[in-house]
Amino acid sequence: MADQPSLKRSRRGGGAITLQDVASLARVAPITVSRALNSPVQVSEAVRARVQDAIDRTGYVPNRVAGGLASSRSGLIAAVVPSMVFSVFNETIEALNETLFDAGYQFMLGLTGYSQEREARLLDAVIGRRPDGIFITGIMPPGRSRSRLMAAGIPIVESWDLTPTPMDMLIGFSHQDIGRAVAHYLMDKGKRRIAIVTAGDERAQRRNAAFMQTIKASGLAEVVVHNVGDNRTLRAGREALAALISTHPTLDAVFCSSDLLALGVITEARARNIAVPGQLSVMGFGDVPFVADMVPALTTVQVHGGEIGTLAAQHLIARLQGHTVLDPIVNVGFSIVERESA
Amino acid sequence: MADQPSLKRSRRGGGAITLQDVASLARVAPITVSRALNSPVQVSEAVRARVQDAIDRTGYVPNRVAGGLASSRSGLIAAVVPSMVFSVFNETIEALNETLFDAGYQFMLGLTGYSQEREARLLDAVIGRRPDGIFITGIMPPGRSRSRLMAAGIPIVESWDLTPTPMDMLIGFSHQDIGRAVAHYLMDKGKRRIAIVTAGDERAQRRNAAFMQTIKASGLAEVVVHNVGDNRTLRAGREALAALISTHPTLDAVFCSSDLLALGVITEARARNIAVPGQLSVMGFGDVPFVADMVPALTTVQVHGGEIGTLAAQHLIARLQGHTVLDPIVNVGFSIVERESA
DNA sequence: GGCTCAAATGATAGCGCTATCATTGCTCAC
DNA sequence: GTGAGCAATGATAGCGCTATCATTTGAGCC
Repeated sequence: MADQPSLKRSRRGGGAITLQDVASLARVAPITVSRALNSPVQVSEAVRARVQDAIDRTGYVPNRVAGGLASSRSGLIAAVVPSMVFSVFNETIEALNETLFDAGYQFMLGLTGYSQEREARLLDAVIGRRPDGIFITGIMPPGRSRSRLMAAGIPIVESWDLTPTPMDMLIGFSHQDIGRAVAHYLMDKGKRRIAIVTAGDERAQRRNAAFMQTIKASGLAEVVVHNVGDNRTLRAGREALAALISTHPTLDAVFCSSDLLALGVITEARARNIAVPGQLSVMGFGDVPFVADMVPALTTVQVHGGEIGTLAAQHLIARLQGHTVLDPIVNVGFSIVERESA
Repeated sequence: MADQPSLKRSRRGGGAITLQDVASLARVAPITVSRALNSPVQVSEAVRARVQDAIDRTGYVPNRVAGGLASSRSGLIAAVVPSMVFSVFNETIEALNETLFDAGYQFMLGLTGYSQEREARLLDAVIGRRPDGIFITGIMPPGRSRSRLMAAGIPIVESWDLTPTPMDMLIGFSHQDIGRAVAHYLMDKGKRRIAIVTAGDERAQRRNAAFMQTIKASGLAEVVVHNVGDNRTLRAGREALAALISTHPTLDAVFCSSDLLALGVITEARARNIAVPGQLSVMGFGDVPFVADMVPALTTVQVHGGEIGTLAAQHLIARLQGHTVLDPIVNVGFSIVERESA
């Protein structure tokens, strides 16, 4: 059906249909096809129809790589995330993707696996693609990566944290505030012998530090910390409680750095017939979708991941459309969702 | 520090450092810089050092968009996935990403949100980027999308399913076999009044059909089906059991289309003091990491998601390196992991 | 010394698109 | 009726890189 003009093809290229093919079939100049596609208002009804017809007959799909090179707009947005498996970031990524896709952008995913070295390599790979925007989970610490990123002159959104000096834009919340708020919440409930079960990442450490400081300032016993490192699993949560109980049998509350760890703690508590929240209060972090419906329902810190994604996308799009972003730093806050476990 | 040669820049381009800049600083031809970067063995030690020095001084990052256009190798692999939030696909994606990244490929993510219309638009966007390979969760049904994909001539891996007629390569397992195997497993345990709690997707329906047929063939009572549609949440699982129990109080087993639904069923059972597995056996699907450590530990169908990702990446890479892939269709199988819930 | 041959480097010409600057017709006011 | 002004289309020249072919250099050999 597609009776393509049999132009001779050069040695290179895959022999795919190009804009040039469509143009000759529609008997217009290539640039007119380009316009019919990218700014249809500039093209007359009649020509537009002829071009569309040629496109349909050839099955032409514009080559965005070539377009990107010519216009220096790649239409790609890069997202740099530590992990995807049971990650609290997934909602953010989905929201980000949704908003960006509807605006015509495509999504490039980079997984760092919580590793510094990998992150550095990843960033160079990302910059090399000349994305129109970059989304980063967390804040880029000073260093070579940060410098290169800023030198690249690409709009960037950092997220999930707060700092007065972001590279560019920032949508996040304060981990310190969370630590303090949870501490007060637990103390107000009358808890006195409190432990932390935490992963090793830096943001969690900042929540913990604020938490411990607040507890200490109130004259309570020192907070016991159990660090599971990179082992962010339910099993690690169970083992953590087992270890804590053996050394501190009178514990009455545990603050976990993730909902999954909290679930582990609750599971172990149940296995040992420790009543939650009767004997032991457990708090999580993240409010991933399903913890609301477990028994006992998890009391946790909700962090508005979807909102971060949507806002990040909107900021990026605004910037790409040449608007000035008036509020480059947004604090989306958090809330403590009181359910049953604490 | 970076004393760049002040070449005059044309009106276009971002004024970023180009390979040309590096070349003049290193006093070699541009093509030599390209070689120093892409096939260092072809360049003498001395020149390579001079080029490297120029790169360091300028902070040059190669423009992969331009490179991609010139070489018709974009270095991008697209992955098309329905969802990320608590998705059983995440392990596959991570494994895929890991293997590909190490081979120098970057990862482009497309989320379809289980929607046909979105998927079609997404695929055009994907093809337009001329990725070197495409990974698809599931099998592409015949239709416009499938035709365009095949016409694009890009290596493709379909996955998570089996068919004798994939577009190109396929790494998956048989949903029918799973349905049958689970039916036998449950019947062998002496279960007689069995229900299904399922999401609406087509693959789940195929597991269910085989499951029901097997049960029926054994002369047992008809299987009761509760369909939660797109509502793949723990809450939906709870509500499903509640609904099922009210109409079929003597149920003794439930097969769920996902681990999360199974968790919901177990949760509701506990809330109603129904013993699992004493009174009610519950089976999931997916074996997402944490269900092994819950109480009761979930008996479920394990599907080797990581293996699918790794194999898919290897097949793609082999193909891209010009090797012939000898086994374009791989059945990675599945296993029923017997734990406590059934 | 003259020759072969491989290794190292360079010149040239695109990849498929779009930015930019023409050009071509028109309409319309006066 | 003529020049201003605008809408529609086209010609040209790259975007920054690499494929391809060409040239230079020098080692090795008889």
